[in-house]
Amino acid sequence: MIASPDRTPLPRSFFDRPVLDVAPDLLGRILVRSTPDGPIALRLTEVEAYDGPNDPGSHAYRGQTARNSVMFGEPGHVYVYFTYGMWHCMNLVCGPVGRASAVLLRAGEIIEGAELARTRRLSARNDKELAKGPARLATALDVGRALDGTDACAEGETPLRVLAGTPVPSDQVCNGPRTGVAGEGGDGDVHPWRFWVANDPTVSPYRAHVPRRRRS
DNA sequence: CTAGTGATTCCCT
DNA sequence: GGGAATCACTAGC
Repeated sequence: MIASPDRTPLPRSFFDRPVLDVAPDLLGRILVRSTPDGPIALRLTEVEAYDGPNDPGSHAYRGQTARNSVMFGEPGHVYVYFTYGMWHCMNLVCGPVGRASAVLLRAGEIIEGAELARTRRLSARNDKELAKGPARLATALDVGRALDGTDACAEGETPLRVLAGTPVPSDQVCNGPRTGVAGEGGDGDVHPWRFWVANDPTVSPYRAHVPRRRRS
């Protein structure tokens, strides 16, 4: 039989660890988004690690700016960025303070509040696609820049929280090159810092980085 | 199935 | 100025 998921909130100490320890440990955990219309709960199935100023793929690589300042703060807070002129993506900041490491939440399975997620993801052909991809995940959960800096480990009311859920055994955790990051997936010299649940239908397809040509 | 491209805005150089 | 941690849609095999 399957044990029911643990609804205990993850403490800040969970996030106050090296990002490469936290990222795979987040798979199977439950992200709860409290909206005025009700909660939306998502079981995490795919994440990516970004290791602060030492990582050319990280937004923190060139130091602290107005946009990325949350990454330099306390672990357990949410970093939300706006990208490609249209989309938002969300991360969870990891420890220690000042390292500016974070985990990008790339995909998950909606396990509660799917009817709310569907109203924001009208192009999804089925429920597996509701949060299949980082911008889709943020859209389904109604996460935008307004939630940048939210403390997911706060006491009491908070729009975002992470519950213990059911951790995925390490033999079911896959890893590989990160998606859409320049320099990754080419030949050998990569950061295999994308983690996902083996054979899970909500995991997004891998796409190598594509350099875009200039418009006329 | 894969490959190519337009959308659209913010941030940093 | 120009790229960006993406998505949706199209064409073609």
